[in-house]
Amino acid sequence: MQKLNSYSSKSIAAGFHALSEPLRLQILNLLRTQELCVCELCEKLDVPQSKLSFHLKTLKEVGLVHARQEGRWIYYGLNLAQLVAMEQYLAEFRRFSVLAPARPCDE
Amino acid sequence: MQKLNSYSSKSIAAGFHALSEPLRLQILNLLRTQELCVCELCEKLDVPQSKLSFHLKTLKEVGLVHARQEGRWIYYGLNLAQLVAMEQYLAEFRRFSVLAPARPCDE
DNA sequence: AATTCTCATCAATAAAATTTGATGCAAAAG
DNA sequence: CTTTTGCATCAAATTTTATTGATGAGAATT
Repeated sequence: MQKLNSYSSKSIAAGFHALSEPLRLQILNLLRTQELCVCELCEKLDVPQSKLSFHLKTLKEVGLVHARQEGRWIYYGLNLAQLVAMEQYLAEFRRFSVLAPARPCDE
Repeated sequence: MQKLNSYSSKSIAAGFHALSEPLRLQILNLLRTQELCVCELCEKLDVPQSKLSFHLKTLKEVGLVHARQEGRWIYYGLNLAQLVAMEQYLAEFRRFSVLAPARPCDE
């Protein structure tokens, strides 16, 4: 972990941003067991469709979900690989952390 | 993982939100090896002090860092426990995920 | 007690994200 | 080919976050 920012810290930050909304976490939660189409998510979450589309878009942009069209439905599903990548980022983050006592900063 | 929202999804989301800014990730990165006071962070990151205080505050509010006063300096340090908690959240998230094929949603 | 240093906080502004309702488009059904 | 369905996208309004420079408070130094 020489360089924690090998993924630009921007794209990592974007990933965490996608995880920073309760509704988006709920969406991911619902997708854990199976793919769902937008209309199903709408029902289960009881939110307007355009709102859902907005949040699905931000999840898709950072690769946390993927979309697959089938007939006139679009099924969304988790992208576990990306979820794991973010988990790994946090894991690496702490892996080489040392809780060194502070040196007085004026020396 | 019966209930992924046992921590209110709001506070989890707040944690991820704190991780969603490049500058805040840089701060955490610098704190990995040792505690640092604000003036040191200012120098290393080359940002105005009030800006830094703002971001340190958001990191502190979600428990990712702690602050410790010593004389007139305030040393900030990583809170590994919180970092681990967020990592665990992601780990749990995927642990019971099943990539089931979608059922047609109109049946 | 006056000055300096380190840092937090505030107010004003700017920028970014979210919500809402309307509109449009493509696939399927009639 | 017209209508319906499922969804994305857009524009406008709102809300949330971030930036900036100024001010203030506490600790140390003089």
